Amino acid sequence: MNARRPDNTPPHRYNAALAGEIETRWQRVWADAGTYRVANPGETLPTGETFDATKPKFYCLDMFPYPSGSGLHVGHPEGYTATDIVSRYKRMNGFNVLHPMGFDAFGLPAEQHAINTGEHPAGFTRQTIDTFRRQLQRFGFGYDWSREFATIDEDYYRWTQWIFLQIYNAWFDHDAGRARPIAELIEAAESDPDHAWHAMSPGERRRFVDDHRLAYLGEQTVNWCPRLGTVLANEEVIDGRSERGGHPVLRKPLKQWLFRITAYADRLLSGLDELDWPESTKAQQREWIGRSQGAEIDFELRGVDGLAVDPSLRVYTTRPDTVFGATYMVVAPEHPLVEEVLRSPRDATPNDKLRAYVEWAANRSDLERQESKDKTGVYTGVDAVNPATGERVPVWTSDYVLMGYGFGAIMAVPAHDDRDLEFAEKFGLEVRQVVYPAPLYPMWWLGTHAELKTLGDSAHWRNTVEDFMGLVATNGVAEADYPRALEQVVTNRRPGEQPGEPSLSGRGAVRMIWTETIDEMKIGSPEEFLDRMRSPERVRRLGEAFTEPGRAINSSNADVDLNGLNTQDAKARTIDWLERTGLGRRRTNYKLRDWLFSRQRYWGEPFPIVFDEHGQHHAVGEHTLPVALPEMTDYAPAESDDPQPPLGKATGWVRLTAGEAGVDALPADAPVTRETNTMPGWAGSCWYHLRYADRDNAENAIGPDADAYWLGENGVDLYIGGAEHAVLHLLYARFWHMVLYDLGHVRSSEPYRKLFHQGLITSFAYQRKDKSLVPVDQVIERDGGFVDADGEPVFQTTAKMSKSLKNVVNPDEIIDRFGADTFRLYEMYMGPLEASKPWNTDDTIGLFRFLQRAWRTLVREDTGELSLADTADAGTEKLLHRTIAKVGPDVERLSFNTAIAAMIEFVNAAGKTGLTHDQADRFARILAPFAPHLGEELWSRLGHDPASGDSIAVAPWPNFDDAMLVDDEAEIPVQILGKLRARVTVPSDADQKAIEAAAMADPRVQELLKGKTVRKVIVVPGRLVNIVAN
RNA sequence: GCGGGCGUGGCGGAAUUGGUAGACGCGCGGGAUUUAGGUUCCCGUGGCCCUCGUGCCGUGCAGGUUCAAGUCCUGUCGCCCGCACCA
Repeated sequence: MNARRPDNTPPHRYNAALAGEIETRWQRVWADAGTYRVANPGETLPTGETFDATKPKFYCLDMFPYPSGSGLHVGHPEGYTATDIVSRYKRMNGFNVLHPMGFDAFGLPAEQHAINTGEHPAGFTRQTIDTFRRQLQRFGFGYDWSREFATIDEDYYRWTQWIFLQIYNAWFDHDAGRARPIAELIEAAESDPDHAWHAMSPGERRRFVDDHRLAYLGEQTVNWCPRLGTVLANEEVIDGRSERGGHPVLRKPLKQWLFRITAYADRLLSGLDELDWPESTKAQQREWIGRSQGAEIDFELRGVDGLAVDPSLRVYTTRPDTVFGATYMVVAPEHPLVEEVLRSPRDATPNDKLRAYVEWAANRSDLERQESKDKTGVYTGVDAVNPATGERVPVWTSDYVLMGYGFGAIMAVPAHDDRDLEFAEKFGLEVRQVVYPAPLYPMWWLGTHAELKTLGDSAHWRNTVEDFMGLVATNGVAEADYPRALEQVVTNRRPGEQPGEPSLSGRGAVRMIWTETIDEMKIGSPEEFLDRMRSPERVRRLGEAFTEPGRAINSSNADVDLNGLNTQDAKARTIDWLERTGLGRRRTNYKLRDWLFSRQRYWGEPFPIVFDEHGQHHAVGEHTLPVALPEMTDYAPAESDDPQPPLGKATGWVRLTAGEAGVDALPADAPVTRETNTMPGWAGSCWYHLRYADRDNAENAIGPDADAYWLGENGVDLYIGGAEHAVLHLLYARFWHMVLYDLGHVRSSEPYRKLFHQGLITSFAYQRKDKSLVPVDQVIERDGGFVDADGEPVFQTTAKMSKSLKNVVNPDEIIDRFGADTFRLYEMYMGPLEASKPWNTDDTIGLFRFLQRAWRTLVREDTGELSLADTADAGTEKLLHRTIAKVGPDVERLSFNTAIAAMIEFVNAAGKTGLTHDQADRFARILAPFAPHLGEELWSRLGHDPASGDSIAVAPWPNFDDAMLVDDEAEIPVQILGKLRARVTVPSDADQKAIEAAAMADPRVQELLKGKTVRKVIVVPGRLVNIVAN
């Protein structure tokens, strides 16, 4: 009874079923034929193809995915399609293209799965990788899969460990500005007869060397949760408890591996200038590195007799010019001075309060500090002497000063720093202004000059002040000439004389100052004015702390005089004075900290490090790499007061002999224990761009030939991935790459020459008036608008895709409905690659229709036979040249949406005229990078055999003829006074005169010009004519 | 607060150097085809007007420069992203 309804769809229409058939068929052919394999220098591929050294190279890299259990997201193929299009385009343009893919596979989700199930994380991870690979392959990306690897492969992470050892065995030579092997440090010390090395004990020598290593063991305060047995990130700690489970979290100092990335701060900063990266990303990296210039200053301490502390307190400041305004000091609660004050029992010191504060601050997480920025703090009982004023100032402690930056101590200048002012006001500390706003400075200067008092009535001095200000502001009078300028305006305004119009005033800033400071302040007498101008308190009334550059005031002592200097000069003079007197010196500081590289986890790369019986660390012998992860059954962290990484439980793995570990410095039978921390998730992604170029090299991480060719001097040619990696991954990878460069392992000083971030793909979402979001399945369309389930109106907006909003799009589903080619085209057509844009499944149909139309133009839907025109339509031929001329450059600048729009236009036109074999052949080639399956299908139907090397993937990019881009005639718009009034058609090679004549001859133009005088005619050849007439 | 960026039809967006604003797609309207429709084809589609004219208005808002401004300048409003007590 299942009466099948007849279907009127032609049998050979390009629909989902046909697209699916085409796509799987060509994917198989490409895999079998090795279409996308590329040879390394000197290599011959199984196909017999040899490396062609005459071709230029193009290395096109995606940020490899972390294969999560939930599979591919629509965001993944966005960047991957972009690189795929560029790769295919470059290959067709004669480049050897390296376009690889792999998997970033160590990480917490797999470890959590192992803890929950007892299953080894490797098994779970391999499954997710297989799923990801299968999903990726459905898109027809032209990756060279023979180069695929995952960071968890032993053949890969042995080299990750090897690179760690290179870093461990290197030091940073600040004179040379680069890393060098640690052996050269020892050599240099030994060959220098004056070096302290010669007087050192073996232990001291060891410490000297270890203190220079680029990878070193150091102490860092971490969030330790004893109950969970793990270290937590700041984001995972809320109100001193773990986000999961609500267990107490302590801040605990812990010995961990650190990388001396700070040594590279300047190079990481200056290297950015040479890179073709998004400005925002460069800005983020600069901000993260946080270079600032200023001075360190020593403040002599008072009230520390009997304490084992330095006699002076060193601070860092970017505003040394404000030292005269330093009225108190603040040290971080973790500062050694505080520790020492607490240790020494001293009468008359309210130590209890200090101790309570320090303990409270110690257990306050960074997150809490961020939430509440209310200033807290206590007086330490110690004072210091301001070296500029000689005045005694109190030393406070507060957690708004961070131990990790500068010296963990500041001089507080409340008049010129918002935070210091807030603190000073809360605790009643003195505020002293030492910088005056530059535009107001002449008024302040005036205020200090008593001549004004001799002036008569208020109108008179007002005009005098205004004239003086005008003179200074408009004529740029130098400070040295202020007395003369004052004299000039005073002598022009004798008492009793009628005040006329102010001669030089009334403009710009001067007028503003006048109304704000005199009229609005309602100052009655010259005396009152002078008092106000002299009093820096006036400026504070205008705003808060004055933090901008200005002119120094109140800043002189017997040794140095800053008064009147602008901030820049005042800084320089202060530093000169500090250096002359030995009170301080110029200093550059960075926010960048050394990189904490240890994790108390199982599922990461083990360190190639063992400890001897004395707790000294040793590198394992390189020939013993990889240090493979041991098999375990229990991955759960132990509940304890001290961090015990899961690997600690693998006692058979942890304990071995020096001989087994390849440590030559110890007797072969000496017992050693392995480092049980593992490397963080970033490790594997720091150098994967190198391994793709030489995956199977068993001798090197990357061989010199592969490096010289694929990376060369400039590294990766195009790197596309998400902006969320703007700082960490991209900074860490640059650091590793720079070390490898310094040690001679790669030729490129930077890994990624050109970087691009694809925008986030969002989804439409619906929002109530109160901004709450409604899941899409609860939204009903009504009366041309939208309402939620209760009938409350909601408005369309965009939001990140999320399970709770039920607006997540599954790529597999879209491919099932339309095919991978449509999916690829849709994502590239949504808008600019870098823009964040909302997914709208309804829009995909447009791209599907485009492919359908392209298909129908060349293939008969009823018979499936090729359908070609015998002769080329002239207009279509011309349009084809234009389309080719548009698509190429658009691909180069990653403007895929406009390239696709051009191809749609072409197909819309070509559908009407048909295409010849030759035209179809060229069109298929420009389509292929975007829709490779349909491209290959058309290509094969046009007589090529992709299975035997004649794939469209390696076909040459078609040429276009410049002569075909211009029409014989051009339609030129004619404007009158900038408004479009007519169009005239002229030969496209018409000169200005001819175009003008044609425009003037147009009947409509003549009519509109009747009774008007033509003042000017602007002719932009080929563009427009604009007639100025009135 | 600091840094980066963005405001163009009902929606996504185009306009590479100041030179015809709205390419292209969706949606919508009309028509065709049809053994009913979804994923076919063709035409139309920024707003306004009892004036239908190659008429007026129009790129967040207000000014300015220019023969000419989405584009440049000044101010202002709104939104997004990143960082955030870094002295």
